[in-house]
Amino acid sequence: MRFSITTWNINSVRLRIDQITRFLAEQAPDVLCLQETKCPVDQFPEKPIRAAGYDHVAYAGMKGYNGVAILSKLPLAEIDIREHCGKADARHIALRIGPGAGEASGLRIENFYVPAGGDIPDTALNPKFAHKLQFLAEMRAQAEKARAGAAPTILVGDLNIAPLEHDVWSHRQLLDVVSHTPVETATLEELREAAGLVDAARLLRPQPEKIYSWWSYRSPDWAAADKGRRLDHIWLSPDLAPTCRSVEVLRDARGWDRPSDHAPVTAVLEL
DNA sequence: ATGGTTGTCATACAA
Repeated sequence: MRFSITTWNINSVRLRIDQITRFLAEQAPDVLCLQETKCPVDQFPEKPIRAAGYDHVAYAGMKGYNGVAILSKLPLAEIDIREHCGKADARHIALRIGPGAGEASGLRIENFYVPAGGDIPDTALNPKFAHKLQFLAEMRAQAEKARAGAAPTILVGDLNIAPLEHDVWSHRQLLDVVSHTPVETATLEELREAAGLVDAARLLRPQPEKIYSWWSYRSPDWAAADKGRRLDHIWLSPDLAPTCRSVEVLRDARGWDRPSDHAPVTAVLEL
């Protein structure tokens, strides 16, 4: 069966609910994983999402910040909202695709929103950067443990790191910029390898192709300047990697009216 | 070297 999954940092699920339903109508992935919903759970806009044919939803949220959600056409099971670094800050939701979903049954999905890390790449001067590295360390410890379980796994999310040289518009100019510093890129690559997961985008589209999923709001003409970074990722367990047929960034969505600063990233698998 | 924009929640703060 064809199975598609999208990750998208939406930067407010309530403000951009019409963009979400447009995306679901036009692209119709089986599963849409959102980050930065910025929405308390009692205000999550379930109705228009269900009306779009996504009857199975799971989400974690809080007032003002963070928040992750998984919207699915297929049944969900074992929904698990995880805490990290001693904070209940709605940055991670894990689940399985439920029984009755054909070949997708039992697929494990992990949706992460990794802390951005502030402006100064120094753990002594910037507690937010220390939090980011601590969060990554916990992700790694957990992923290494889960590896033994060996369920087919898709890990997605806004990982807030562009790990490779061609994941940013200028490797040299971003080496001191949080999201592309050597400590972050090395930590993320080591974490991915320790987890035994494959970077789906680079499996199909190796360097030196430039791939971006985020463009700053602060750029007056983001499309012409094209100073992007690949912060949003889809990782696959080794059993799933050979089934991956495509990974695409829907750059058009960055140009929609009042857009998120992130574009959706979609992987298609043939299970 | 600096400031540039956006969202939430109401005044800074995070990104």
